[in-house]
Amino acid sequence: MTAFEKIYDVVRQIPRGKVATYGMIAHLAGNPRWARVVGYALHVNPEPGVIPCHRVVNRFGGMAPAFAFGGEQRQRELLEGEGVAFTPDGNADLAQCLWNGLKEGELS
DNA sequence: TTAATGACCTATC
DNA sequence: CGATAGGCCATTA
Repeated sequence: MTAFEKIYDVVRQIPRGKVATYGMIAHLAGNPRWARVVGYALHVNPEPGVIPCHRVVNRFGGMAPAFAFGGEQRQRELLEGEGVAFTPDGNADLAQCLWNGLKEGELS
């Protein structure tokens, strides 16, 4: 079991209409310092379509435009299609769509 | 096994 | 306030 597997598992649990930050995923994966490793894991993205890379963003709600899966514009469309709100800055609205770390229905 | 890379984050000048 | 440098951890060659 590599760290990637844990990261993929966490990213896969991100509910539709929500977004998670690298730091958060790293924390949920088990290590708060895996922020870079998370980016690397998504970079290889061994299971496209299963791992929602577009739901993973940095703390600003955006990501590297040149290394994005299909372009920053593409990501915005995907997130909007899932119901994610966006800010005038062109980033995901972390204030409303930031994943709290719990799955839909895991609420007490 | 050693060295190099990386979709990050934080602190400092 | 804006930009730069460094540090962290795991994976790959």
